[in-house]
Amino acid sequence: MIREVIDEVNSKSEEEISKIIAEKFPEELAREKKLQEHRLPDLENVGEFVVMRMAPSPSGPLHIGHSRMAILNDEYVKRYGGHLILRIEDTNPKNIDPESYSMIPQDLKFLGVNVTDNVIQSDRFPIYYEQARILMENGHMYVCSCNPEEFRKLKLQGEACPHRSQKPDENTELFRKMLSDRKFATGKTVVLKTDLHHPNPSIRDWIAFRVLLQDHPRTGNRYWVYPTMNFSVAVDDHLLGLTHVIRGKDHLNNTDKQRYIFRYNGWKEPEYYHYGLVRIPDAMLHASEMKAGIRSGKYTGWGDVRLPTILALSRRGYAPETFRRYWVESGMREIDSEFSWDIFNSINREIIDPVASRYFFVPSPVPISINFPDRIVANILLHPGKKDGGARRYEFHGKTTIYVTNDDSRKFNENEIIRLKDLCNVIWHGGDAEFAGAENTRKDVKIIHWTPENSIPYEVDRPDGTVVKGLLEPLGSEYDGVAQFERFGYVRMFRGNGKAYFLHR
RNA sequence: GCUCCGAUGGUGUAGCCCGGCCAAGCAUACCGGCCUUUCAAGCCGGCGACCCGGGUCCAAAUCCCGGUCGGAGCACCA
Repeated sequence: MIREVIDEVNSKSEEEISKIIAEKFPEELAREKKLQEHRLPDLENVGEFVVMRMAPSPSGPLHIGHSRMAILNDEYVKRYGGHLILRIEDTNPKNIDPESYSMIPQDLKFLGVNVTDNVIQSDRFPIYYEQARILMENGHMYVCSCNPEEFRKLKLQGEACPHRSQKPDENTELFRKMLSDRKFATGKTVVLKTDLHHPNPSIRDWIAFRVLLQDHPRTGNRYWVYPTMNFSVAVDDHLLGLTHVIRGKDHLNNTDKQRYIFRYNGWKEPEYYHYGLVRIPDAMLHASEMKAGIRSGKYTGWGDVRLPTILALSRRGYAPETFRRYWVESGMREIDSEFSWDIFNSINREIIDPVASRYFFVPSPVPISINFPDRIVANILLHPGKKDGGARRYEFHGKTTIYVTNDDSRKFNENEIIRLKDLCNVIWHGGDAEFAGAENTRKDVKIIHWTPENSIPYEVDRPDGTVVKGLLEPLGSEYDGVAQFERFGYVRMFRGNGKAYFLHR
């Protein structure tokens, strides 16, 4: 019976089916097509609220890549309510730039990320030690004094190191001595027992604490037994009550490692999500490299417009909302992808265009002499979409000089009429511009922009490191904010400093 | 090599879990047109994709198997 109906339906053409539906089930057609919006998928197992975290290492300020994890976490906490913890992971003193402790919160603030709690791991050594003791007492950890090569070799072969069989009492005693005696501790590690036959060697008995004799910017020489990231992360994720963890898929293996600690302690695991890696073209993302460049004077600082830091990007005029929309649109799937400056810029343009004042900036200026027979006034809107939004006003009379770009001037043909935007027409004769009326009569002429005689020298720094020199119309000098230099692109101007940063076209 | 992921137009994505509203939507880029005293914005139109091969099924982008390609990890970094 069912079979017959199916066969019957399948035997009909699309049109026939549509017709039948239209006749018998009109309400089906009325159903609207799903509104296309970019919305992040819902999280699994959400209770009353969520607790999420961002866990950057303090090796420098945040850059465009970091903004993804910040936005994603923030979006979900905003959706479900709850806590968003900023946890600074500074358990490797070799990899710390002290400035980061204050720069990271500033970057997050700029991005509009609402941090509700702050945690710094270097405040929590006693907690990690205590958790280690518990695991040791339950036989899940041991103190190891193998040298690195030895330990590695055994691991690779899936064999136990001689210390693995130590009794819990021996381990806790050794650990106690490690904590109180630097010298004794040196060369020893604390290892978490996992599975010596785990197919992935890195997951077999992994190191949870190592001894580093280097001073820590925050704790000095008070501690020398440092937890590794996988240990402190697992402990903190539990103790801080994390319900959902979102991070890059480069942490996939780390998640497996951390799960052992949850299992041993009978802790409830958070829901894990791993988003794919993003390649960001034309961006130098390594904090150490940036830092070296700053030290050597190659870059002016973390806010150098050639860098992809949040600081630099904000100085160039990117809106916080741009980051948010871009990453929400990118979603949270595990596929790797390539960052698109085109799309990023287009989102930004949509946000800033309505509020960007227009100015004339003439790169590589060429002077042109014009004789105005009558007084003429240029009244140029600050924004073409806002008739009441104010205007720039310039007056001309008699013989005067104006400037146009070198590029434009080279394209003039003999006897051609050129429109100087919002000012007048000129006719090009033997290298001179002759006034040809102020009325806007012809539509099919070239329209170019210009600046008046008293324009000011001005520069635009581009993110590729090049500098464009030119002239800015005088009324632009006091502007502060994102502007559009007509026919040039959007820039971020700063009041009275004689230069702007290029944003995008 | 081993372990684990993944594969939709040039790019970013929606759809995949729960097969039929998908001859695949949106955005961006590009091309054309309109509008415009900016090469911006806006409006209209166009181009363009389910990695390959099998299987299951009345029906596969969606489920299964194999292949190919790509990525991540294989640290006393985070």
